[in-house]
Amino acid sequence: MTTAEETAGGEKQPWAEVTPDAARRLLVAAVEAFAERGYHATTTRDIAGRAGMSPAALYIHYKTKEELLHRISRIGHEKALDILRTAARRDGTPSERLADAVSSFVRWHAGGRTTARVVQYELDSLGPDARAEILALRRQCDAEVRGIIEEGVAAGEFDVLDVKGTTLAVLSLCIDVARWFNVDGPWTPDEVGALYADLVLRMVGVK
Amino acid sequence: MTTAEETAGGEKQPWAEVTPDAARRLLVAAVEAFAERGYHATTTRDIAGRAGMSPAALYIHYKTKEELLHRISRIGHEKALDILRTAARRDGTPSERLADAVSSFVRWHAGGRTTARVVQYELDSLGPDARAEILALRRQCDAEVRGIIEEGVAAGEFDVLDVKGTTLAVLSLCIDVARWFNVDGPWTPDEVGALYADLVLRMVGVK
DNA sequence: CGGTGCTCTAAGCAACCGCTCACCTTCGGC
DNA sequence: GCCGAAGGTGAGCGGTTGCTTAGAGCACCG
Repeated sequence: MTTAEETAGGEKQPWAEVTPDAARRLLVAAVEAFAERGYHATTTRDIAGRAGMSPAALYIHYKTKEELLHRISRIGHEKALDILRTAARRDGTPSERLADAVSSFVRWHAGGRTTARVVQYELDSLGPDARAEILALRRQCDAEVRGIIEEGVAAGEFDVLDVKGTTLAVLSLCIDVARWFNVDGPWTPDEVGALYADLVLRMVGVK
Repeated sequence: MTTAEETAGGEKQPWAEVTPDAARRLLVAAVEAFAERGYHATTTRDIAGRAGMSPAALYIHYKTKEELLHRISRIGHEKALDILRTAARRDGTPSERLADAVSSFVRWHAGGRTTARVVQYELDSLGPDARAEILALRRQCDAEVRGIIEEGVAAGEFDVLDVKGTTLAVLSLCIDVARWFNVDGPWTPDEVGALYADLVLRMVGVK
C-alpha cells in the first residue's frame, strides 16, 4: 500500500545478501520508512509493524536502530561503488565510460530512489565510527569518477578547467536525483540517465 | 558585483524582518539546530537553550515547533527567489544573466549553508499546507531559470535538447551545494560560484 | 498607587521513545 | 518423547518529547 515496489525503475533483489528472511524484511521495511519520514522521525515500532512483526522482534536481528541504518548505508554504498567501478573499468574511450558511469549511476538513483535517498541523505544520523566507514566508500566513488575524467583530459578528449571541482559537480548532480526524482515526474530513469550523460559530457567539454 | 553582506562562512542578517528581538534569537537558534541535527532530531529545549531562554519561552512567540520551520522555510525561499529574479531581470545577454543567476544562487547556498540546508532539505518535515505553499515558491524559482534558458535558445545563444530537464538539472546542481559545501572544502563560495557558472554555460551549449 | 498587558520561568503533564525481559512456540537431532 | 537452540511475543521500564499552566517580574498609564 505504501510506496509500491520500485520494480518500474528496475530495482531487482538488492537485499538478497541479508540472510535470515525476517532480518531482510525488517531491513526493507526500514528502508521504506527512513526514505519516507527520515531516520529520526521513524520509530522502531513503525519498522517492525511494516515487517508484520512485534516491536521487540527487531532487536533479535539488530542491536540498535542505528545498526539498521548502518547496514543499509554500507550495502547501498557498496552497490553504488560497484556501478561506478564497472563503468570505469570497461573497454571504451573516456567519453564512453563517463557517459556509461553517469547514466547507470543516475538510473540507480532514480529507479531505486527509496534506497538511494536513505543512502545519500541520512549519513549524518550515523555515529562517528560508522560515518567514517561510509565516508571512505564515498571517497572511492569520487576517485573512480575523477579517474575517468583525468584519463579523458590526458587523452585530449576532455577540456576541463578544474578536475577536482568538476568531479564533485558531476557526482553532486547525479546524487541529487534521489531528492527530486519521480514525485510524479514525466521521466523514466532511463530518460534521466540519458539526459544527464549528455549534460555531463558537455560539462567536461567533449567536442 | 557581489552583495558583500555574505561574509565567508558566517551568517549575514537575513532575519532582520523577524520583529520581536526574542523571536529572532529563537529563529536563528532553530536554524542552527535544524541544520546541524535535522528538524526531527532537534528538541524545543535545545532551541530555547541556544537562544538563552527557558523551554517555555518558545511558545510565546511560536505556536508550535513546526511553525518555526515554516517561517524559516518561507523567508529562505523568498530570499532564494529574489536572488534568481534579480539575476533574470537585469540587463544583459541570456548567457550573462544565466551565469549571474547561477553564481549568486550558488554563493547563497555555499555562504549561508546553514540556512540553505534547512530550507532545501527539511521541506518534507512540514505539514501538507505549509509544504504546498513552499512548493509554489519553488516552482517560481524554476520558472525564472527556465525563462532565461528559453530566451537563450530563442536568441540562438544556447543549444539545449530538453529545456525542462536542463532547467531542473541546473537548479539541482546549485541546490546540492548546500549538502556538500565546506565539509573542509578548499573552496570559497565565490570560487564555487564561478566554477558552477562555467559548468552551467557548458551544459546549455554556449559556443 | 493600583491596575494592565507583555515577557519569561519553574514545574509538570500525557504521550511516546528506544530498548529489555520473562515467557511462549516451533523444530531438527538423538 | 525429550531437549536445547532459535525466533517470536506482550508487557513494561526509564527517559525524553512537544507543549501547557500558574504565576513572577516589570514597564507603562490613568
